[in-house]
Amino acid sequence: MAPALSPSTARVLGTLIREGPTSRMQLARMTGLTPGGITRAISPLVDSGLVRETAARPAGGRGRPATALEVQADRELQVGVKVTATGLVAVLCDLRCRVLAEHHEELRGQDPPTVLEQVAELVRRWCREHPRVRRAGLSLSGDVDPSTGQVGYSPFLGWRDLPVGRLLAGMVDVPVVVENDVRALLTGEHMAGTGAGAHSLAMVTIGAGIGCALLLEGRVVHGSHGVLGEIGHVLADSAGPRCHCGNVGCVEALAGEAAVLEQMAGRGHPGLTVPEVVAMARAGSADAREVLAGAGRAIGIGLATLANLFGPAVIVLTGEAVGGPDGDYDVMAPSVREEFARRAFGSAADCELVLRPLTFTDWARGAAACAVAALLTSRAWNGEAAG
Amino acid sequence: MAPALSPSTARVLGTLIREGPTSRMQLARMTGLTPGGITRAISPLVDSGLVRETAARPAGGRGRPATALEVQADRELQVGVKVTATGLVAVLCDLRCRVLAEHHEELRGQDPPTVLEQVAELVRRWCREHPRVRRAGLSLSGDVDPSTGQVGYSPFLGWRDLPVGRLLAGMVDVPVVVENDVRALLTGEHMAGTGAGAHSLAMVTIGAGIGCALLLEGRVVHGSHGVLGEIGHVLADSAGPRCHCGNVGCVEALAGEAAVLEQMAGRGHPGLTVPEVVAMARAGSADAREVLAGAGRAIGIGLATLANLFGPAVIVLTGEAVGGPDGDYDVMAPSVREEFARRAFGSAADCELVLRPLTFTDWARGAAACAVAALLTSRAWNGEAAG
DNA sequence: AACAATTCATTGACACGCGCAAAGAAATCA
DNA sequence: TGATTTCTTTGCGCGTGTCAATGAATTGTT
Repeated sequence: MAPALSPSTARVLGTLIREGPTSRMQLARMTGLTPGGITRAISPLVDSGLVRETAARPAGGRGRPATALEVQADRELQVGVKVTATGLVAVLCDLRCRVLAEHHEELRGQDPPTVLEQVAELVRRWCREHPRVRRAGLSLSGDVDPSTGQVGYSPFLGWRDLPVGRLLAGMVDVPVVVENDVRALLTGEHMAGTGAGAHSLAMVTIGAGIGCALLLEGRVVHGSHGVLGEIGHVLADSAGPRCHCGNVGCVEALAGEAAVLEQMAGRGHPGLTVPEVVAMARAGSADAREVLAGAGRAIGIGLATLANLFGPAVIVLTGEAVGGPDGDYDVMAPSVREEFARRAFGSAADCELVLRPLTFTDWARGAAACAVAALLTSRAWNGEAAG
Repeated sequence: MAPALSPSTARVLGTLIREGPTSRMQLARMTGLTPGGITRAISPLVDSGLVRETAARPAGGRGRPATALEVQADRELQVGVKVTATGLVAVLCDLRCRVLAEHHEELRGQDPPTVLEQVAELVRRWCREHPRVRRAGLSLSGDVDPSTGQVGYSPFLGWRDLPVGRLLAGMVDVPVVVENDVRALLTGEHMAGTGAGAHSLAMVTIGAGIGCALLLEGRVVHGSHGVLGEIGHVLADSAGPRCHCGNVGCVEALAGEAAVLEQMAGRGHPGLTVPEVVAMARAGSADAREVLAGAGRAIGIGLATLANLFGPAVIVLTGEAVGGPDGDYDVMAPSVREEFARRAFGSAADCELVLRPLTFTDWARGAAACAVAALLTSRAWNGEAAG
């Protein structure tokens, strides 16, 4: 494949991707390299046309004005695919992780060959239609080792100990990375989103389960036992209901999808879905509001715990019921924020809390972002040498 | 100072310090370097006498037997000093962080000049008596930035925004590092202790406050806002007592020193100290046992939360009341372990829990370990260039 | 208008760190 | 004694990045 970027080149390119147009001197300051090093580092990128100079900005001060460098993001494209229990979401992204095209489809089956063939067809088709596709990323929930592409266990699909990366790499013509879905979402956020380039960042997703991924000191962290960020089983209420994990009062038992629907059923509203509950709350239903507020408080405790233990600069919370930034769907948000502020200790409360609705596109974009990240960290592509 | 170790040399030396006598081939496997690289990396160390070959072991298999390399740990010594609210604890350590000498003294005052002069005198004296002292480490509780030696805020001493590293470096003849006390303890543990070389490791200290430090993917992590590991304010009991932080049911409000003594007072045993409570429990006092068991359960919840969120390989728990490894002081230990096992989710329960009594020596040794760690990471020594 | 001052950018020389691969060394086994 | 195996060293070379000197483009000054 591409002749593996040198450390400096990767650092500079990563900075350009995250920060947008930047002058050489700024890059030198940001990356800690010398100006000469910058020129050297970008020279292969400029030669290949991946990076170009934009018009020199007039500059206010004295001296020679700086000329900005900009990634020609559309020169190399990525396909990102997120696999859920029932379907695929795929996006075509440029290097700066902007979405150029989007595609949803149902799974034809859940067994690995069927799913992987379906993914491969999609990747191959986009590779044909867009010759600039260079990499692909695949994300799915469960225990994934991105360095080997091995899937340990994926509960939704029922897969176990499967070399997904190697298999898929053999079916398409571009290198492939496989990642856990929440970590992929986090990677996307860190590459191009609210938390772009943040020193530390946490991502929490509320859905059927509660997911969490962490980035510390610029790196996405992986737990020793494959378990990490099990925020769903943090204690939120000692007198709370029993959780499927056997304990009492877990965040998930109070705020998970099942918990919310169960509480609604207990109040005489059986057979709903989460979006319906949210709609009811917006329409003024006291039951729906109370249930979602209770869930929000539990989540707030979980987030505060996360903030107290990690001190991230930003926590991004996503989920169907979470609500948008400006009140459009703000059903849970106030109670989340209130409880978070109450239980965050000291300067952990300075942690920025970003709430946003969950879109399938973002999940898939995260997978594409992992492909870009793998390019920048010269991590192993599946099946290939460690480049 | 010493001409800064190359990355490989530092890696190899670090491995030798942590693992003890090791052959070149083993080192190559452990560090990922080639055998040739190992020979090159250690050659300056062998030349300087810091590393020596030990007698070749007979070796069971065929082929040329491996000759082990060993750090001559007593060739370079470190002074480690821990400052508490009322006193200093200092140790003299060798490169493998073995304690050669120990010293306690009272503080003559709490103002920075007095304390730093007292620390400097101690360091200077040991430098005179032992010409091989090469580095010094200082640890104190509070918000410390080890990269600059700046102390943001130290509640026990009442210091605020003080360039402790630079000041102390100007008073002694060896380079100095300053660290937060719990992170220093963790560093010591990772350098030479139960968690030596662990991929991920957490340290929790129970005392007047509850402290916590984390090591992930081989690196001690620092929070964005200086706050990290505030495990003391994790929710342990929704119906619990009010904590000084304003919340209800924090671990610290149930298991902190003040909380334990208060509960004992409430049961008609006022004016005790923690060691006295432990002694009472060992002597069979039901009150003491129940109070300590309750504290243990709260701590167990805190540790389980930590394990769920981080998935560390090992958690080390220390404190006066915690108890030793084999029941000598096992008062809290059973309830800690029981509650931990209950609330640790999935494979987070595989996390090894090490309980051990707290010794002042270990604190100071941690400070010395930070000095060794700084040597290995070629981090900036205070006041000096980033070497 | 010419020149200084300032800031940005490039270039060549240099060093060093490390992988690669071949050779050398020290043991066991036949 | 020689073949085999395993550990260790050495010579070679490339890639990478710093350093310092030079060049380029602008603003400010006399």
